[in-house]
Amino acid sequence: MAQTLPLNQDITLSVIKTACSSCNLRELCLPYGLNLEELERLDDLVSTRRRIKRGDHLYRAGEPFDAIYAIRSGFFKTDVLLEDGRDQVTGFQMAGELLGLDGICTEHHTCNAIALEDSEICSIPFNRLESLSREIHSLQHHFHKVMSREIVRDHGVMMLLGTMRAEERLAAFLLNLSQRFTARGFSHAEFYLRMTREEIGSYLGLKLETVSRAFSRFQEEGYIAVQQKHIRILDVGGLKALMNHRA
Amino acid sequence: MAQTLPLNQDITLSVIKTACSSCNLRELCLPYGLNLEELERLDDLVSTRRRIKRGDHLYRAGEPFDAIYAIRSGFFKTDVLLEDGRDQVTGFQMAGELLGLDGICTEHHTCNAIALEDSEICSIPFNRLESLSREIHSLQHHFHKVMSREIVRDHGVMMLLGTMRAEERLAAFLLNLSQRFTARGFSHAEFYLRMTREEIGSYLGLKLETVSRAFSRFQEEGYIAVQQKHIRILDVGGLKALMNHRA
DNA sequence: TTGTTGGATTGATCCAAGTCAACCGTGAAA
DNA sequence: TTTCACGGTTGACTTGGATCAATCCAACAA
Repeated sequence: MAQTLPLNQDITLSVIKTACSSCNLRELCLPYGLNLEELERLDDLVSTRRRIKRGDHLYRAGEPFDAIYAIRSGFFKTDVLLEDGRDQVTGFQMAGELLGLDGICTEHHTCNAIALEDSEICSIPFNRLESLSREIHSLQHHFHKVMSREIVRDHGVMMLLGTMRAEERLAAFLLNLSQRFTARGFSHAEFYLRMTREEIGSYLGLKLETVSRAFSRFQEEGYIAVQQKHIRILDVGGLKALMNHRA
Repeated sequence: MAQTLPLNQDITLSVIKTACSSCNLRELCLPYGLNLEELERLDDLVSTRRRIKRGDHLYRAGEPFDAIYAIRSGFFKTDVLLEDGRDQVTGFQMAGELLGLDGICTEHHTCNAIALEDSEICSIPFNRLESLSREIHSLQHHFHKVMSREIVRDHGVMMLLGTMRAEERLAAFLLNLSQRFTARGFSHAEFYLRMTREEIGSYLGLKLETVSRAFSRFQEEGYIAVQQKHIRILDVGGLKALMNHRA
């Protein structure tokens, strides 16, 4: 079975026979807005599906780029590494989101993508995506929107890193996760974090101790209940208020 | 003349008759990699050119999006605004760079683009760009690269904001400007900053006083010579070293 | 020539977050 | 069952950059 094969670079011919046309993520993912016939053409293209085990790399910085990846299930982080050893998590990605867009410009991946839980991805050869999107207007347009959305998301993170204080950053982070879980039909108020305090800190430009203290503060204030990675949001309004007041 | 007309939203029929095919920025800008015939088709599309005076908006957050803009000459900043009044500069753009990519995903601009000096831009209607790039493969591919490059750039800024200390950020900023001026045929060692200390600070997640102090430090160390907005880089190596050492 | 104004510099002080360190809890391995 | 390891929490202390404030400087208008 796919899970037991040596992983990472090996293209494990997958037993998952899901197609875009029957995928329940199609409204979130690349197929958004396509009609049935177009969906089937996209299915042809997205032939390879692969399992990535928790902790394994989907790709590494520097590897040649030739496909983008849609997350079918699971949870990923991406990070960039500086020469001097410093690194930073640039994002957390969940089902229906795309990975690998950063590789287009240099034809090499510029970050690492690592599974934070056992995951399944759909591999989309980029040159074939380009040729199909020359034929299917709505696919082309949606792909542009997805890239643009990534740019806007990054601007949001820049804002967060540049102007917010520690507790605001964490509040923004939790609200963002909550909202994305909601969009996937999960509870908006209760979820498991897939990442460590250190990874959250890296993403938010904070040290893990600061993240931990902020969680404790939120709990004291009654905004959330934390038990390790299990989070329950008790007072969305409280978290939001925390972000908007220029304290 | 175009300069004296009321600005901003008015589409000032331009006297600039430059076409992509004769533009000396074509190797940096969208036309990169196109052959002559393709260039001419792009010319048709990029019909409107406009002057934007220093301090004026090219577009504002919230306005409907229908075109992207290539900077023909001049210098811009983009910034995003939070409800509570905080804002952050998300980038500085110079000749040959594109503005407006953030607007694709929502069909509304998500940031403000403001000229930092009198500038000229080429307006590229987005739906026509999409249809032309369905016909011209290399245009399509290059456009994807440009969007991807923007994502990678943003990751770099996230890195900077998340892991670097004040002086490292400023060093990185100066080196980046220097490198972009070089790519445009200007001196890598001597240039005028178009933005204030406050705008630099906003971009780098620092207060203007901190930026100013860092400039003074760099001068004391002999890395640069600063006089107001005029910068001379005296020791590139020194600046680079400053960035790489986990001090 | 003299204000005036906006940006830049510099100094003194403060505080949010980093650092260092001890300790706890949970789950896996022995 | 104990041990170990890793992630998380908490406390004490330090510090880099923010804040507050004075002053400087260049460009421009009166």
